[in-house]
Amino acid sequence: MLGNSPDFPARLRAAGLRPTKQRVALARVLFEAGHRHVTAESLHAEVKATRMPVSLATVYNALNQFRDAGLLREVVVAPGRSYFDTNTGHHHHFYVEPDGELHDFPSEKVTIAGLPTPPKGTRLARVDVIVRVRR
Amino acid sequence: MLGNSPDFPARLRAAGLRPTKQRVALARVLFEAGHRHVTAESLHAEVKATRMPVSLATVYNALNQFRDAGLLREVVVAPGRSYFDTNTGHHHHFYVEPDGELHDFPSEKVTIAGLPTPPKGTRLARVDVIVRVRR
DNA sequence: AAGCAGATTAGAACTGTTCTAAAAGCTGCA
DNA sequence: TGCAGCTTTTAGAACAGTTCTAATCTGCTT
Ligand SMILES: [Mn+2]
Ligand SMILES: [Mn+2]
Ligand SMILES: [Zn+2]
Ligand SMILES: [Zn+2]
Repeated sequence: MLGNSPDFPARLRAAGLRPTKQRVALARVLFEAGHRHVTAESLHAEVKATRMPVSLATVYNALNQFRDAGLLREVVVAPGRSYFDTNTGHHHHFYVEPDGELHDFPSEKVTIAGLPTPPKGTRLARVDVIVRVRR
Repeated sequence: MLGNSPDFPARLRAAGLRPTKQRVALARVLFEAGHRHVTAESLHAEVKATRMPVSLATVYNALNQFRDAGLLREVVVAPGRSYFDTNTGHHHHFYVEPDGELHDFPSEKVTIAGLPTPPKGTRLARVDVIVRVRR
């Protein structure tokens, strides 16, 4: 799969971003395993654990740049904290309320019928379905 | 409609909250017209415009208490800011991206079929559909 | 190797929200 | 009505997540 190539410098260049040490280390953590949902803090902790020095500001910069480049998608499910999602395809989320865990589910199996037409002067951007569950 | 009675002191008492001047003024602004979507800041500005002195802390306290009492529901659609919704029935939202406007649409017309079963050990709490639109 | 645009960084700043602790307001009862 | 005891309000401090600043550093081009 081309889009999943482990050549992170090349993927970053293709996205218009210089493959710096920090960005490559962040991309590795984000994209080398399966799909992930991270927060800035959790990603910062993970990358620091690989002994690559990265500041929190750089993590925020990179997350915003990766999102703007379409490598990540931002998910807002709870007040005060953004999640970043390495799964950029069509899908929806389970949100486990007390713990803050996010789990994907494919949008293929879900049918949403009867959505009203967008308000006058607007065009549809995306439909997010959040299934909130509790333990 | 009993639940829509304009006797705000009585409605607050029924919710287990003392009908103080501030809470009655907030309830009036929130509930006397049709359904509303407010932020703490917008509600604070509106109530102060009625010449009732209220601190922002009291607005936050009241919004959280009203929500806990089931008079309001909290809606999270954008990072860094909570909306409070006077419509506590089943419904979903249009979110107009650049301006931050929220509009209801009834859930009756929308059919969501094929939702996967919640992860092991969890029970369904609510399904939120957010239709994001742009100008 | 030099030059330069772009990236990183520590820390300050900012925004939305909650907390603290003191003052004020209600309520029930003498 | 007066008072006690609890609840509520409040200003401002504190806090959490995020962005900004401006100095330093790095990676790419020549
Ligand atoms: Mn952002
Ligand atoms: Mn809250
Ligand atoms: Zn996801
Ligand atoms: Zn609504």
